[in-house]
Amino acid sequence: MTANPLLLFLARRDDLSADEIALIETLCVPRRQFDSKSDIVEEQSKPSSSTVLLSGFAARYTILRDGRRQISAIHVPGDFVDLHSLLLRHMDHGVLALTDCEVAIVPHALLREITAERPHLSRMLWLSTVIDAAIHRRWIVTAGRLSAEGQMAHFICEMYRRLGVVGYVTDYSFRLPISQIMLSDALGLSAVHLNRTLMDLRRNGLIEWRGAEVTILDWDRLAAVAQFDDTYLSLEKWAR
Amino acid sequence: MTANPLLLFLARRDDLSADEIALIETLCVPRRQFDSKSDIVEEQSKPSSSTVLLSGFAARYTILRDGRRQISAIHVPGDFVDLHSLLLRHMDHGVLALTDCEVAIVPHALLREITAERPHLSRMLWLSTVIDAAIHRRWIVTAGRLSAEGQMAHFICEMYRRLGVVGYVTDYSFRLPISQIMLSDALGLSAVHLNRTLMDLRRNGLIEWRGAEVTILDWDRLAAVAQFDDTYLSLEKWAR
DNA sequence: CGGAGCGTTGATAGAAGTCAATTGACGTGG
DNA sequence: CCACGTCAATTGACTTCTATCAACGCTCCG
Repeated sequence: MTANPLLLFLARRDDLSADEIALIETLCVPRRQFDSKSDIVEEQSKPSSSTVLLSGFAARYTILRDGRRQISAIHVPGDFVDLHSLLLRHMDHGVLALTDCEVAIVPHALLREITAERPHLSRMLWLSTVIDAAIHRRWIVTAGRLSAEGQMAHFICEMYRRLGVVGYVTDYSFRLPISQIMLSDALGLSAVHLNRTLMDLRRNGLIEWRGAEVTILDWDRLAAVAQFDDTYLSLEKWAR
Repeated sequence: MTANPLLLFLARRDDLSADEIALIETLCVPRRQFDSKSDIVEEQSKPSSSTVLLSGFAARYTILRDGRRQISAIHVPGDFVDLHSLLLRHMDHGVLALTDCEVAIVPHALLREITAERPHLSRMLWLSTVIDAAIHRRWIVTAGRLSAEGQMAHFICEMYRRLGVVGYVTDYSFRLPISQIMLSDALGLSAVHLNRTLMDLRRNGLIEWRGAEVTILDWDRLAAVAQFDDTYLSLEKWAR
């Protein structure tokens, strides 16, 4: 069995005790599969458990009354996708499987116990929601102030870093099985314009993207277009 | 002295014990004033305390390398503005006073003690960061999929609700001392376009906005333009 | 074989940005 | 007391970016 990606996500940010590691492994035992395009969590539901994404890609989305859709987060293996439902209960958005996914189901009762008995581990879980929020802020910045090209470049840089943490990157290549329609909903662009933007990035020799396989050909220029700075991902390890 | 707005913010979401109330009051004793337009927290700094906004308005902002600015959050009294720095340390954005502000300074050491000894209060603090994140997500949705008019309307609806929680709303009126330049940086629009959008909302009889005084003239139509739904603010009270 | 879904391209419309200038309120210094 | 500078709000003219509508090719799969 490969390493638990949630462990990789957390251990990248702080050391975990043997106890904590064992407990997280236990949390991740009850598992469930979701098919591509199925709902992992439904909008308006009140889940009594949270889900850890172990393999595959997922997205949080909101459907507006006029039918438009906006994706507010893309999740990769190791993400504690809807941990916040422990505290919010009422889901203000849905979670969609972008590919076939394997997730762990962690009952809220169990998470509550952790908050009562394991301060450090609780902070690490809190951390994961706080990193989510930092990513959200970054998306607000890129959506508000970057061109479509900048936004697209930023998204690729972010995925490169986040997937790197959980071991899904080789050199400058990684799988990103997300359709252009989903991407356009994530970046708040039309599908047509997103496609043209992507073509530009390719024509300019910044990336290659064939099927689901992305290769960053020129990191420096891509990061420059994106004005990318990974501080917000909080990738350093220290006692949290 | 008026009620502590942080207490109002939290007590709206769950009952607090007398102990917890007393502790929060204690946290809010060390105070500091900031002048309008001064930095409450600097970008790239590593604070060893977090700040609660007790009066005034503040904004989290990012300056891009090309000089553009994007505001990723507006804070009102009762907001635990940079609580996340407890876990992230490295600030990926700055916090700016939009008006004269009074804040409480809460040392991280003290917050850590709370996470070790007071599970329920810890969850309430965690909650405040998680509501922040929900607001971020909503901003992503409005920025991505609403027109300038929809975005502006949504922002006003949100402020109405959030200010209502801490007692800053009378009927459909409230003070919103935020310049159009700041507003445009928050919504990711140009100042000129924001002004025109605002004029439209006024012309259509949805709002009145004179000086810093905002009045919602037609909540139903405003909320319809904004496609507003306050679920994301998690305003119900239950045992968290 | 024939959809269905996705990616791609062209043409056109519409939304928002940029540049420039004006107004009014306010504070300060001569 | 008035001239002047500053800052926020406002408006006009023009440009640029992005959305929309439409069509077509490709691949996969029943």
